[in-house]
Amino acid sequence: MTTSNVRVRFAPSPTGPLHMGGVRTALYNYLFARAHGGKFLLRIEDTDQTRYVEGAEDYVREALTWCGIEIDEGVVAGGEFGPYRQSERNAFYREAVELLLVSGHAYLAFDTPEELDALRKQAELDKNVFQYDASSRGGLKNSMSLSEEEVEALIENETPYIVRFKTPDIAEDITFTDEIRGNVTISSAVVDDKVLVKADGLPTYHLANVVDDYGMEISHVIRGEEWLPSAPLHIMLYRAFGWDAPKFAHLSLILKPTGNGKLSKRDGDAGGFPVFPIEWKDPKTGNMASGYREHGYEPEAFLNMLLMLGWNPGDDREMFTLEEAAKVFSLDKVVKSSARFSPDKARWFNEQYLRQKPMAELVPALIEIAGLQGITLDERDAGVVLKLMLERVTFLHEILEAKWLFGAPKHEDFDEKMVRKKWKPETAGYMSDLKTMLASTTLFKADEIESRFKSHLEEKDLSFGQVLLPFRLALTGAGGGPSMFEFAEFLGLETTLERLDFGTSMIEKMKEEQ
RNA sequence: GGCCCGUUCGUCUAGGGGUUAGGACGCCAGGUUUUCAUCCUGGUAAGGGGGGUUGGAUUCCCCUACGGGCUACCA
Repeated sequence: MTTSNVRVRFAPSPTGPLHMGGVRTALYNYLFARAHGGKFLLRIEDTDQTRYVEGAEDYVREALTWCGIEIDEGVVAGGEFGPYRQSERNAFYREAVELLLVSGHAYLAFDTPEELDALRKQAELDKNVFQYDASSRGGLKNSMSLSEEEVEALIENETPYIVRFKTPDIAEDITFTDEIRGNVTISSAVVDDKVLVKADGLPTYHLANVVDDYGMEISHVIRGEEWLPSAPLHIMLYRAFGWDAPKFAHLSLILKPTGNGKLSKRDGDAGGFPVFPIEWKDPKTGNMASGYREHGYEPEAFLNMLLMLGWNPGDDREMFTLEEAAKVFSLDKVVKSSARFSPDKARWFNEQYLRQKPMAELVPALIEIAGLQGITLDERDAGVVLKLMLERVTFLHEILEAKWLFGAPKHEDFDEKMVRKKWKPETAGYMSDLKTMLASTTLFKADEIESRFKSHLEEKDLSFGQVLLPFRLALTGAGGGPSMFEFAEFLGLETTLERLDFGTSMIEKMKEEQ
């Protein structure tokens, strides 16, 4: 399928930052569109003005951009089916709801929220459930129960009213084929007379969603599982309008790494991992919520991790670029059950991507983040540091935590335990001999240092452990790290000797204190 | 409570009526390495329970348990 009429949409509500589950939904939509040569649209569902959050729409776009998910059509991108912000589409909804009113598929309701609330509470007390539907609407204040004159009078008095969908009086089974789950059947009896238009004149999700998906010629609705129970309502709406319904695919949710429930916006920072793609600052409270970008994740790694959380290619591959995934993505390989998010796996993906990145990208990236911490690196040094450190870190910024790379270790930087275990009374003497040997090295290159070091040990009849580890300790303060010969070359002869002196005396002092 | 969806190693998953139930993460062990990592090799570990259907079920059906979702003039 190269040219097709596949059109899918990601339709977030600008009520706050998008969390990783939302990004996954966007990703699957995007991949599905790409796999079928279709279009991926971004629609903003901002029909609830009370929940509108400043900056949320920009956040969504920035997050998608960071991930590399490109929007073919929608807000900002534009397109012939606009506008793509529901708050700007009210004329469409008014027109649509008129159709339903005329055909008797919808009616006006005058009950106040308080009245309905009271009914719900009472029903609960009676161990019942109140549902606004065929069984109850006759006894409530609406255009189905009231006479035409009464209704007109209420409207005349500017009594607030809403529009409700009229579910069938006689229950019928609504069956549809979910592209992921197969046939799903739900009785119309369990869907209530949903509100289509609120008292403020704006549509609810259900109406806007159906009208827009139809109007924007959406072919496949790929959305979260939380919409599965209202899918029959949507089907009934399409029928009431006389429109062909799109195909549906409901994605399972992402669960918390531990414990129960779906991953929520609050799980992140408490659990030590982000739930948001990029950092979010709440405009009201000023609270910050961390993002994968700021944690140092490569966008490719973050996205690959999300991709594999609920989809697989049918074989053992698990590393995919967006382009590769777009070639093989299909809904029938989407897993039905919910997946628990694993921070460990996310880290692993980052390591994989970091290690396969070209130096041409890593060098400037390291120089930039080093600069933010006041560390000046030139290209040569950045390259060497990367070579030394890349396979020892999960995130690029972790390289900067090895402060000994950029300056002599301070007192508090020394690994006390290592010093206690590996620095013997005779060690300072070995270091002094080592210094003499190093000072006489004509070509201060790793290979040269290494071979001279080895013959030096032979000469003195010493082991690697007796000399090399203390050497590392003196220069870095740490018990582990990259090749000391390469590191020494990186420092240069002069700095190496300085650090050796400095470290030796520092450690000797520490030993006295112990 | 009602309705809907789901259930394979600790986690993500493959497969699918006959398999030593495969891979990945994690963890453990060994090897490589001056150390720490990387890398390599190996190991650990799984179809909730009960009924059917079948010559044979992890795979198909039912029940149950458990998990998740929905049940607003929110999306």
